Amino acid sequence: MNLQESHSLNWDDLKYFLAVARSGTLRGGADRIQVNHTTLARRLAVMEENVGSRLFDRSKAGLVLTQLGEDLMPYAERVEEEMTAASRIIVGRDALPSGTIYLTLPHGLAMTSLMDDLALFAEQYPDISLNMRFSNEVADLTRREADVSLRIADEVTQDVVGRRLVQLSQAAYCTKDYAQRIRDNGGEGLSLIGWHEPEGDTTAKWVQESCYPKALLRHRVSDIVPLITLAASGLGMAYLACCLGDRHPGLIRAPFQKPKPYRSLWLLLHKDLRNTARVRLFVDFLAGRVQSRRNEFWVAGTTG
Amino acid sequence: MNLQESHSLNWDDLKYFLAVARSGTLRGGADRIQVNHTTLARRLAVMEENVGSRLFDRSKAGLVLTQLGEDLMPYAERVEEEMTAASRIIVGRDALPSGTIYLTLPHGLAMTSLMDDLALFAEQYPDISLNMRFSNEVADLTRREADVSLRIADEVTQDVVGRRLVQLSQAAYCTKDYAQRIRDNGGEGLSLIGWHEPEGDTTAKWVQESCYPKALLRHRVSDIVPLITLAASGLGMAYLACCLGDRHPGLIRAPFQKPKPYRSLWLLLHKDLRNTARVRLFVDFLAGRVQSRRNEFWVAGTTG
DNA sequence: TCCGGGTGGTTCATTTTTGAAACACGGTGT
DNA sequence: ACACCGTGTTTCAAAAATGAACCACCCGGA
Repeated sequence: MNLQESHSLNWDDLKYFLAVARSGTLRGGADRIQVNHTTLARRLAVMEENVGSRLFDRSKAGLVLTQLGEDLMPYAERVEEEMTAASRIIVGRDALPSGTIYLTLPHGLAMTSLMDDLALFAEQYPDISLNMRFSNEVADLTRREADVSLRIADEVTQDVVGRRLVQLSQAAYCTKDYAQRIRDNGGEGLSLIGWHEPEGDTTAKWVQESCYPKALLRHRVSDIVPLITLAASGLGMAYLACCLGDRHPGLIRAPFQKPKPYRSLWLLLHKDLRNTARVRLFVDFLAGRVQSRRNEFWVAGTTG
Repeated sequence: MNLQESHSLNWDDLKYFLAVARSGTLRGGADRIQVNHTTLARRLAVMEENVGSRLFDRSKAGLVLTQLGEDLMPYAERVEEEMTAASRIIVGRDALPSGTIYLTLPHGLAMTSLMDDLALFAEQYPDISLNMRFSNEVADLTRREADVSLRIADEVTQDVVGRRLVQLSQAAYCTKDYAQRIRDNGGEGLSLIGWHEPEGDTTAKWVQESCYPKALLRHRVSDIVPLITLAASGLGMAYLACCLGDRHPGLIRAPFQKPKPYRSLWLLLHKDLRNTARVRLFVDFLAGRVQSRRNEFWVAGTTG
């Protein structure tokens, strides 16, 4: 099979050919496939040029298929049948809904109740698979690295459809034992586990603005998981989103504080996929679940 | 069958889909179908957008078909098969060569030896039909009123491929009897049959410049056929292209003259069809025949 | 005869598509 | 470590395609 032979034609021009063949006029054909009649005339002319022969005789009665036009008609019709069948595959796959949703989310969310939501979704919609990737790197939706991305951020700047599900609260968490050492003295003698601050700094702006301005920034980690586990080991206090800290069985909120506003939970998807049934279903499902439990994310008493 | 369903996709995008599926990379696919790789990437992206789902997973190993991509593959392949088969019809029809050539030519040429040429062509190429329309109106090749047009003109201005076959000579013709009256006196007492000159004018610029400046422009016709038949009836002298006058059994060249340069015989075709085998064959055939008999059109003794 | 509707065609501004050049990245070989 | 190659992506200018407005023509009905 020589690709060049079949590729000399624009396959899409068959739509125009069929439309004219069935209607007998340029305007009728244009209405049929909802393009401008000029476009139809031009596309047909280009097709006739590529074929090197006329496909229609122009007469007062309209456009009548030439012998070649008639010879090509069954091929065009069969192409149309294949495309229609293919479209059924596409629509059917979309409408059930079924298929795979590629989801990316940061590590921290793996320890939130959102996981329960994902499991429930998968249970309710067994024809939809969730392909989940946990990564703190921002997934590039425009590169189609994922269909849906959950992110914790102040705001989003990427060319995506963003939906802020809820704003989060954060608080300092420690073990029950560590909490016995805490007095209402601004954090005197306490240790904080930090997050990327320059090594050597014993405080930071956010520490000064916290309920424990005297606490020392004595440790640093680069991931949420060790931040939680080290705090649960008694190393010090860790500032965590409440939806994380409140769920950990070995941590309590440190005394003498009020929760503070933190970033928001965003659900992002590429605009190309927003009309896909399964994606839409997933988005609505998750948003509803988060909304019904919003006080788990933005807790009572949170003040600026 | 709902046309909208099959029409939501650009059928031509299947070429791009198939190319990537078979090569596994964007650049490989682009080389395969000879488009720029950026074009391929974009067309694929558009197709994925229209489908509403990814057709390829992007990995280090390249682009791998998703399940949907695999599901669509056989449909795409069958469309390709149909298009290949259709192309064989087109190429085969072109290459034989066969089909119809739509030819338009002025009335006067119906009485030239060119008719013998057309008959010979049709005899030698029985698979090619000649659809001939005689008309003095200029056929609009850009409107595809004809594939090929023969014209007698000084030059052509239409956006067509023009090929001048030969320049013509013209001379005054009359009956043998009428010739008995002719003296070498500049046409004194002779009648000329004219062609569209204003009624009432007894002479014209071309008469003054002819070999019979004293002849009177006494009659007018609006077509070549009556011009010839009236001259052959003895009404007077008629200026005709030599390829016409010399062939008429009832006419001779009037005495005391030299043939003069006349217009040229042009063969015109729309540039879109110049590579069509049968048109090319016809053009070359006719040009060759005319060339081999060129002294029938530009006769000996023709002077400016 | 005139008018309205439907036809195909022309022109022009706008939008879309394409190709080329440049870039970034990862893998391989020296 | 560096250079090279093949990959996909970005940017921009040029080319192509599209749609809208308008026109000319033909036909049928009043």
